[in-house]
Amino acid sequence: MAKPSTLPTRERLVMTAMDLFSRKGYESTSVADVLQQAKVNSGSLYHYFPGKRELLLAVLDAYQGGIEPMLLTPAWKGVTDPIERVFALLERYRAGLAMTECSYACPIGSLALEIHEPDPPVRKALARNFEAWVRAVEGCLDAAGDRLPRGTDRRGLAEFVLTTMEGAVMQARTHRDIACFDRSVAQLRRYFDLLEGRPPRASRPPRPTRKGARP
Amino acid sequence: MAKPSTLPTRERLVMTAMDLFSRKGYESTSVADVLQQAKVNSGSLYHYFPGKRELLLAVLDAYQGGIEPMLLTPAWKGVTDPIERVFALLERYRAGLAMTECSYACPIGSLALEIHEPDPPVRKALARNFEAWVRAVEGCLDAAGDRLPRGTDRRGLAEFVLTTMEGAVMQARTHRDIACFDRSVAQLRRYFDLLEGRPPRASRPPRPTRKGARP
DNA sequence: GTCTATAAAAGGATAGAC
DNA sequence: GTCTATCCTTTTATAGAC
Repeated sequence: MAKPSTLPTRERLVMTAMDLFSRKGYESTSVADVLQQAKVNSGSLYHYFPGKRELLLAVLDAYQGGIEPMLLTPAWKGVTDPIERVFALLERYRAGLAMTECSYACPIGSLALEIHEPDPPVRKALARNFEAWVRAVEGCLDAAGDRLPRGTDRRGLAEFVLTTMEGAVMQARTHRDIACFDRSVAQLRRYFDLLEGRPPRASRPPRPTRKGARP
Repeated sequence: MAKPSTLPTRERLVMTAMDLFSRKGYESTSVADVLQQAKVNSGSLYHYFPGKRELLLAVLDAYQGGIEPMLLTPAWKGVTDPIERVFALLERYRAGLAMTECSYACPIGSLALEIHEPDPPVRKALARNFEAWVRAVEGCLDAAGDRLPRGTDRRGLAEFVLTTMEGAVMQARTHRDIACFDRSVAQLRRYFDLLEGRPPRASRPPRPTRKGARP
């Protein structure tokens, strides 16, 4: 996530906007904020982009392009089991929460709920991001072969993994409690175990963790 | 959701803000928007609230107070089976999507991701909303008694229902396709069925529905 | 409690020299 | 492609009469 000032202007703008949109939200980030942090002048930004909205589109494209190299590749390093890969992916989001005292949110999910204008190009760019993510998970499920019951709706199950990630991040962020994230992921795990016909794991309910729990 | 102009000023402001914040988002709604739609003058709003943020707090309190009478009571009318009640609740959100061509979003979830300032009072008001919702579902799970396996983490499972709702609404909204919502809910249903030890339902994957499918 | 008018700042975007 | 200066609109909030 380093964004050395040595990057070409346009990319510096996009990187900076990614950072600010994800930390402050789209509406709450002013063009001036982006300009200042990217150390770029107004004229340059408007040379590359007609306006803030098109900068957003570039940001969404950048996220999509980053899924493989920035998310999947590191998440799956050393993980070969296809179902473990699903949970390794979720683990990356957990790390995002852990590193930020649970103020992290999935940037795509946040934008998906923040953007209220119809604006089909923006909406479609968001949808493409979700779709790429879901397809990656679907690939894992396909690779899991007959470990999942015959006739399993793999696409639906892959979407459900995204659903779980988004909902779990949302609650963990809202409660500022990573145990929320863990509990939802544990439920998803149980679901997978049941689908695979595995016996229950640790049967004890993850105890009602309170924020700074004792060490 | 009728908000007759006959309501007292303060409540008219809160109702109007609920509507606008949910349809346009918090940042994208200006105080002037609220004033205009509520037919209230600037001086009156600032008589009741120090500022927009406190109006938001009032809105969040109103949502919380509305959970029982506006959400649970209608959702559970004529539904007695505790687990069916869980899905009847989800059905209400589906209706929200269906009525709005999938532009609906859970107002609490949207605010939870849109608000990026730390602002603990706002965060806590959001958390209370989630908590009340989760507790209602947890009540259903408790009522389901031994239909769920011994040792089931009912709190975690109730949170997982919220996770599913939020994630499913987010995707349906983004793709403008209610089938997304249905697929995630179908996965949750399958999870419950497995927990209850029921045989699989309709084993056919809900086919990859495309928006306006043929009639 | 409500009204009108207005302040004061921040917002997105543009102009035109270099 | 980049720079500075600036325009115009919207925004939140206040003042003070009624």
